[in-house]
Amino acid sequence: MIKRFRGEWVNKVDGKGRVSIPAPFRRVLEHCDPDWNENCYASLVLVYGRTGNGCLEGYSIYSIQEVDNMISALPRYSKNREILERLLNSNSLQIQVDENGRIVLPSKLRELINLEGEALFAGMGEKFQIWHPDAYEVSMQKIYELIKNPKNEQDIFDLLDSKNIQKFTDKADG
Amino acid sequence: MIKRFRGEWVNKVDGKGRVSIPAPFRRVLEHCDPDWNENCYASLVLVYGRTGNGCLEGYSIYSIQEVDNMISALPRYSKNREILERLLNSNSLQIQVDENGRIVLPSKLRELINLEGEALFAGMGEKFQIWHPDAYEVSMQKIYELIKNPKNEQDIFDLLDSKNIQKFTDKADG
DNA sequence: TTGATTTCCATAAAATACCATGATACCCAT
DNA sequence: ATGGGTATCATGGTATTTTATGGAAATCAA
Repeated sequence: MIKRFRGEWVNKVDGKGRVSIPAPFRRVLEHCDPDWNENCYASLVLVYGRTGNGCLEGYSIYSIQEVDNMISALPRYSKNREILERLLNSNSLQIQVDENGRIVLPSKLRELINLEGEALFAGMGEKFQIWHPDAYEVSMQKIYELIKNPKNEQDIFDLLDSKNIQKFTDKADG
Repeated sequence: MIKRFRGEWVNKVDGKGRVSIPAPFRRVLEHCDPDWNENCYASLVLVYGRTGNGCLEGYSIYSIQEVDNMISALPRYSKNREILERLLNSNSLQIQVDENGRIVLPSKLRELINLEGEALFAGMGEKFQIWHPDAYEVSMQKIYELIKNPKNEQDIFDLLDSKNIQKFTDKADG
């Protein structure tokens, strides 16, 4: 049972915007879609409200529900809630994988991240990202550059030590 | 009941990248995979995001879930969480042992650690590592060299004295 | 009609499942 | 302690399925 998006995959984007979802990602989407069964195809939600990063984000139905629930927990008419609704609800669409395992990326979304010819899919645990391959490479190099410094690497992986979680949370907030 | 990966093993890697998981490691993987039973084969997660070390890392499902849960506990859209997701989710693959006890190492992963012909498996307790045999030899020699100095050896094994654990943790942070 | 979108079909390549074998380790009765 | 039988292991080869991807037909909108 596969529950997290893992790995990096490059697939072709054709003139109509069709692109294959990597097969391992489809397994996650199927498993995390409460309405899925062997007779139909999995659904997912594409969020384009965070393209400041340079990428689109794909969520399983289960995963986007967790995000939606966190939004719903905010005061109903608060300014901040409406901003989050714009970025994560307005700027998103729910789509279904087709019989060949593909989706169609509307040209508007492709243009947002300068996608043409090829798309890189990066598993991010509870979601995945879609990048122009070159842009992804740049963002990955930044991370490798950062952790080349042993002190930084130690700090990052310290986050996975339960003794340090409180300390980190304080730091991130401060 | 075997819970920790132990020992060193060298197995052949064929042209397709197929390599046998050492049988004792399979017992650990089976025992630590919540979905495993006699009718199926164990799964594992290969992480290649820490290949600065020169090796791949194999985790049991139970063991990787501990890591994943700590990642998921971090603030959802925080910079640090996304870095960890890149290194441990994007740069990883979930795979299943086949009926002969083998896995396929994709060529991309083999190239990352210059694997060809033979792979060395080193048990590391809660995970195991896959090395080019020569590179492993070098890394092992460095350790032997370090502890040849009795002071270093003493410092290292002092870590296993519970009275010293706090002291060490402080040092690592400072 | 025309342009755009969606469904359906076809195919090559890649990934996976299946089968076979020699070698080694293990068990058990004598 | 010995030896024969059995199961397991590592490994090679082959067959089958899945995947990614291109193109054509069908549906829809204006």
